[in-house]
Amino acid sequence: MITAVKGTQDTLFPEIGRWQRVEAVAREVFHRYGFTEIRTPILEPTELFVRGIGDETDIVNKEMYTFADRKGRSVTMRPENTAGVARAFVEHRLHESPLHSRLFYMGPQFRYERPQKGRLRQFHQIGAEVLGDAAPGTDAETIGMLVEFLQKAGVVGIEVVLNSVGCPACRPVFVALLKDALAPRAGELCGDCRRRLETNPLRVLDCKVPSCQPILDAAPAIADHLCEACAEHHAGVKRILAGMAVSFSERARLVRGLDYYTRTVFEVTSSALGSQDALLGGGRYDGLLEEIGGPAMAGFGWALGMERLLMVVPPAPSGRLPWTYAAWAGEAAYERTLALARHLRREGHVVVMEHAPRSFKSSLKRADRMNVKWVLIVGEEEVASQTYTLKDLDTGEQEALSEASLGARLREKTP
RNA sequence: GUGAGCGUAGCUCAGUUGGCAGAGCUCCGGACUGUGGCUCCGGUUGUCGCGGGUUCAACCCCCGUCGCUCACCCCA
Repeated sequence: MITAVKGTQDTLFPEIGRWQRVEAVAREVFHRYGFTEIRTPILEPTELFVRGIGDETDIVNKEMYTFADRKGRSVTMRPENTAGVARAFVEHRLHESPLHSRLFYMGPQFRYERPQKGRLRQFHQIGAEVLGDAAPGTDAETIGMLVEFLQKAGVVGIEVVLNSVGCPACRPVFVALLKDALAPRAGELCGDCRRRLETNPLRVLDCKVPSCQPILDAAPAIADHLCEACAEHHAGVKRILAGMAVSFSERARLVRGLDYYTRTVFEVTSSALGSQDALLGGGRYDGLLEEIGGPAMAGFGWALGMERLLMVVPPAPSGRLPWTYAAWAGEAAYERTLALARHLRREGHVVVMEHAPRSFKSSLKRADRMNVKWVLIVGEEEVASQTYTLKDLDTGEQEALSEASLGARLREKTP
């Protein structure tokens, strides 16, 4: 048997309905904030991610779906979408178009990892990016939009955590300070931390090993060591968020895994998710556009994991589909049923019929299993009398209706 | 990449000390020849993940391998 590629999934009705509802809510909310949709290619030059995300990050080091095309060029299935959006922004000179400075996207992303709960090789993200506005209000408004979206999607029990990772001016100063502060107790840290202390000291703060916690809690907080401009920005973001009544908490040890972040970083987590509890992450990336050959323009954005979001969105309501199954028996009835179905569909109703002959018993059984609400029964008697039997599968009640009155009756009965 | 737990019918699973592969649900048919669900009766369904080994005999023990799941790492 041929099976789906490891870490990929098929999404079927009715589960697909939950995706479509979430996507519709996202489009509606983002639209009201003046965001327009962008669809970038799944395949991008590998170089884009190496330069954008950073060649020292885990994503680029070991998680990319990278291969050579037929001409030997290295291409990569996008592991995230911010770099692709930034590339498109630069390529199409969108910095000259104020209309295109607020963009959102939704689509599949790929990372070559061992799948587990809440983590797939093909996963899906919804994200938003604001390009070219460096002011703290951008961070706050975009987070506010996100929270509005999550609330409308029905998500409960989430927490927004916020931090600042500084900029190229103040971060190296803090990193040196952090290394000095941790050095005396380095022997007490776990092996990973001792290694990261050399390769990427900021990531030490993110360690989850219990024995490391007291040491890291005592370490200096980057928010206390920002340069004047970064400190002012950070204070501005918090002030405006508070003014918008968006609740958040600060987490001094929040850092993120992509190199392009500057200043604001944030996450939304949910305790309902299990081990992979990050529902969403984002932040400011003021150096990214320039890094990939564009203008020196600011950027801010976030991306949420669709599969993880769906784990905390209430399930779809159960109950019968407001559809009609047209059951028929006999040649004359078949012709009549085709016409009735056409008529009802033109009036906006969902009508499904099957074309191979079967008994009414079998038809009723299939309609029941299909979970539809109504069955339209068309047999010899109905053809002769020109009145058709409409059966409600919830109540079992039947009524005789003319072709002209069927559509209106269905509309009345639709919940 | 590392570790652990699982792979038996379409689904959920049982399978004794190594001795004829099972149950429930589903599906198909009938009771009810034009009516689903509930009930009753009957029936279909297997590469026991795959390959090798041990044995008179392997779903069961051993080795390898693939897949799924969870966790680590990291992240959405």
